[in-house]
Formats: sequence, C-alpha cells, structure tokens
Amino acid sequence: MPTQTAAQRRADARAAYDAYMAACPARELLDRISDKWVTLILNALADGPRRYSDLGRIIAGVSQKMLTQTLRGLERDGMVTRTVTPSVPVRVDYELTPLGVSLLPLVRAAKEWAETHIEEVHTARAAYDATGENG
Amino acid sequence: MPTQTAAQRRADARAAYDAYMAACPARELLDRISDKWVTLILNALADGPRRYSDLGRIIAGVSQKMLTQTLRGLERDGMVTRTVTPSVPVRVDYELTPLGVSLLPLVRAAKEWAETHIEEVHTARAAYDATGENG
DNA sequence: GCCGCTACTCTCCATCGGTAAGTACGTACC
DNA sequence: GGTACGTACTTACCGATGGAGAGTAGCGGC
Repeated sequence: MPTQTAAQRRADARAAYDAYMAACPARELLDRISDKWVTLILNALADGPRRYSDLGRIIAGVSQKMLTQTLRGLERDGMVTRTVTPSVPVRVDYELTPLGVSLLPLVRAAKEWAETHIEEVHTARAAYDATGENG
Repeated sequence: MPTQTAAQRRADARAAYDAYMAACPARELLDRISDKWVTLILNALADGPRRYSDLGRIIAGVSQKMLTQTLRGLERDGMVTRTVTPSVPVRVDYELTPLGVSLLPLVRAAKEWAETHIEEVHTARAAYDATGENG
C-alpha cells in the first residue's frame, strides 16, 4: 500500500467500484433509458402502435440501422412488442407493453422539462460562450 | 416528382423534418439530458457541491475526459457552476444551479423507475434470449 | 419480367468515448 | 535544489458506436 500514487489509488477505486456498479440496478437501466433514440421511440409509440416506416418518419433523424437496433433492444427488454402481419408487403407494428407504458410519464416529464427550460439553457449558453470567447 | 423511389421520398422526408427538428426544443434538450453521464453527474451533485475528484470517485466508471467534458457541457448549459478555490492544490467545486436542481426530480424518477422495474426487464431479456436462441 | 413496395441488413466512414500518459502549478521532504 | 506528490485537467491513440446510403427478400402490378 505505500508508494501509491494518486493514479494508482484512482485505478483501485475504479476496480473496487466495478463490483458495486455491477450490483447497482439503477446504473444498468439508467444507461439503457438514457438513450436518445429510446426516449424518442417511446414517445413516438405513446399514442398507440406504429409501423416501422412510420417510426422512421416520425422520429426523423434516426437511421434505419439505429431504428431497428433500438427497437430490438426495447423488444428484448420487454418494453415493446413486435407484430408481423404477413400481408402483401410485410407489415410490422411496434407497440408499447405495460412496462413500456410505465416509462411514458418519465419521457413526457423529460419532454416538458425540455420545453419549459430551453430558453434558460439558450441564455446560459450564450452567456457562457460570450465570456469564454476571449479568456 | 415522378419516378421517385421510396429511398428518395425518405430522403425528402428527412430533409423536410430537419427544419421541423431544428425548431423542436424538446429534441434538442432531450439529446442533451438523455446522456448517461449527465444523469449520473446530476445525481451525484444532488446532495450538494462536490469536488472534481469526488465526482470521479462517486460516479466510478467515468473517465476524467468524460467527466471534464460533461461538466463543461453542463456548465455551458447553466446547470452547474464551477468554482475554483486557489488554495494550495487548486480546488474546484461543482454545484447545481436552480436549473440543474429542476432536473433532479426527473433524475430521481428515472432512478426509481429503474430500481422498480429492473426485475421485469431481466425476466423479459431472459425470455427473449431463450426464444430467439434457436429460431 | 422488371419495378417498386416494406422492413430490414450490410458496408464504409466519421465521430465518440475509454485508457493512459502528460501538463501546470505549488508544496513538502530530503 | 530537486524530486516526488497532490489536484484538475489535456492530449494522443485506438477501438467501439452511430450515420449515410446501397443492397436484399418476397411478392403484386403493369
């Protein structure tokens, strides 16, 4: 233990916390739901089931890759269901499960917070950029 | 306009929504607060001001790079204040602003949701992995 | 029989995030 | 006086992640 640098202690702390972190459920799901596309998809599915292409249009900015990928993740986590209708062109609908629905208040709250405080943030940014520009 | 493929229409839709997206405040901030480290830092600062190194220890898993980077972003957005105390080794404290505090309920709600529903997610994952394994 | 539809999948590339080492400034110890 | 240590970063490198866009499968319409 002697002759230990700050860096070493930091590494130790990290290793020690790794175990703690693995046991922390909040951390695990936080990483998951703190995802840009998850939030957006959940919100898009709030009003009811949507088709794959609809989601692509509504979310607008998501790549097909990420849309598929995120939907698969949400399906795996039991937040959406995937229903394939084998019609002429295949049709796939995604719908929130109760678990997914239980996340909606959070998503809505986030949306509301964003809408309420965006001006403050813009002001803060302008101020920060102005002071930092030549200092 | 004729002879337009689905891909082209998709590109059009994307371009059209770009304008809409830029005007959508929720989207802009959602991307911001839907960040793993933002959530974690906000939570770590919930009980009061913290030093840089404390944050690194508490959050445990964050790299110094991301810690600094995320803190700068939050400072720019007016959610935390950065206070330098020019003592023997420099000391820097970060503290939530009222704006940052206003995000706390959201963060806490997310944490609670995660803790409440983690089992459901684990079950869903196990079920998904089991069915998908050989099909 | 080729085109186009939907719902993807694949490839390529840029950006992001992690690791680890380095920096600046100052004190303390030998 | 020089080297080691402390804090709070910054920098270099590198692998993983995400975006753009083209390709794929199965089928109906013309």
